[in-house]
Amino acid sequence: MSGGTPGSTGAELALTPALEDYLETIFALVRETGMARVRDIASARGVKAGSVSPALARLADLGLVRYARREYVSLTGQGEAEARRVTARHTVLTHFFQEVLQLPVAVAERDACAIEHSLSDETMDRLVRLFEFLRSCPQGRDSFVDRFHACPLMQEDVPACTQGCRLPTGQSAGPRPPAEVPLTALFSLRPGERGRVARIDAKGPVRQRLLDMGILPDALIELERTAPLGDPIWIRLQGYQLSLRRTEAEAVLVRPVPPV
Amino acid sequence: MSGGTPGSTGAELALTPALEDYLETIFALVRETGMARVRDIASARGVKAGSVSPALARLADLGLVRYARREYVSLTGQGEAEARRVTARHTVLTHFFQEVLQLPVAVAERDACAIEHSLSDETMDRLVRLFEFLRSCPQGRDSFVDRFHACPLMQEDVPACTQGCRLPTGQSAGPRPPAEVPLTALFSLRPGERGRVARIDAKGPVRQRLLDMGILPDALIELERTAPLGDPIWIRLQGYQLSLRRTEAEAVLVRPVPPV
DNA sequence: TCGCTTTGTTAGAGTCGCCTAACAAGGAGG
DNA sequence: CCTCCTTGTTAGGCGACTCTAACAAAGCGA
Repeated sequence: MSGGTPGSTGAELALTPALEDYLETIFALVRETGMARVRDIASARGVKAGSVSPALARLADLGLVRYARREYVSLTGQGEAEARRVTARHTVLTHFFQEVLQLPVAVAERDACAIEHSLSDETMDRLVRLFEFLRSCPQGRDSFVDRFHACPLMQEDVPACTQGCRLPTGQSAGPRPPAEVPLTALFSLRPGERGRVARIDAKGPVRQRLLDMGILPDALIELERTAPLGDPIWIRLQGYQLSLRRTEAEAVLVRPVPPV
Repeated sequence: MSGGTPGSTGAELALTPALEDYLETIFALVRETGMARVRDIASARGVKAGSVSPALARLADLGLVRYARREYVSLTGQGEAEARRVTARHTVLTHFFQEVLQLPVAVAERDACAIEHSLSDETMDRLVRLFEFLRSCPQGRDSFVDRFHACPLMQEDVPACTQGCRLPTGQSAGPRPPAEVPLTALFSLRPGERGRVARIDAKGPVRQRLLDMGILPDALIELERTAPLGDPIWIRLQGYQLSLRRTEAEAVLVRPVPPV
């Protein structure tokens, strides 16, 4: 195996997501229990046994598994390499979701499974670089991940990170003055004025609704007009008009942008 | 529209990825060119016109588009909301790929399209928080993104970030001594010794191959044995045995782990 | 008015992945 | 030996998505 075509990343092999999942499952089963039977593969993947057989036949055709009918399944050298590749992607994504984004294991696993087959090599590579950075740079780990996690933005309930994150770590009053355009509520713009979204001070459904509407950091919003009592306000976003309730609009903090 | 069931994130609507793509495409077409015709939708999505008609019929059934045969297509209120939701996800992902991971536009777009339909709301929310952090915290932006990008790890050719990233920014000799286990080459472990992967000092195909094999940051590796001349070396990773060529093994830097 | 071009629709077929249900192959026990 | 149970295979279907190719509806020019 160590003598095969050097530099091949196995990219010429076009596996469907489902087949990659089967490989990954077999790899994990063999590692954990020593063997992979049709039954175990089916229950691990949450499908019926009847779906597994034809998939194994296809993998055998591709030379990735050894598949003697009615016997345990095992990976060929090429199959193991492919399985390792997929597993590596899964691992990277799971770690990113859990350690950087602080998502619960279940969500991290689910999302990793959902996207591990479709990301490009470049993207995976950059994600790995991010880890190398976070894990190997003493300043890195302590300055970014920890700071991000300590930032009020990550504590669901606390909406007060306007001037930068104060940290237990020293150097809080560094040589760098904030010197930024102050944040104002979207709500307090005048009709015709514009601003870029800087933060969304809401949680749960309201936050989700705002995000779903496309109110994302750095989005350019123009306030069109407000109703007499200021309750529904109309904004323009990406060329489209949108109406917001006051409670929603209050949660949106923007940096005013000078008119054209 | 602003009076409808409050707090609904539209989650009960089960759209297939393809249908979401159609919505997104229509939304963009209407925004950019003022109208959406079957032909334009087809070419924007890279499919034939014959595939578009039935999809539009299904979207019309769901009440998401107005679809008078042989006329321009337009989104209903609900359809526009849904389109905005999908577009928002696309935007967040594209920005993350471009601005944090520094991927070229084409790759960022491709990957965003590929995964925008499958990530959970929680994950998207955390990604947005990451942006809020990076954009709103003066220390944040300057300390993390810039430092990450300036880090030699991000410059393909420079493999020399062993002791932390030196930066043009001040505070390089901070109050925090590295005080870490020094990095050693995987190669210089003795048989039976173990280490955790800290960095991979390779680029291009070699790097990709190592990543594909599951040699990722933080992975636990045990060196099993080396060939007489030290050229192929055998390691154990995740319970599996693996053989590496010397040139590959030299690129892997680990932090030795005390034996059990 | 006739025909041509552009545009959109419909029908038929193919792929992929899953399901259910019927069937086959062994092992264990009476 | 026969039966029951577990396990795996095969066949037939279904839903989602796509394609091609034939067909229909307009607009446009001569």
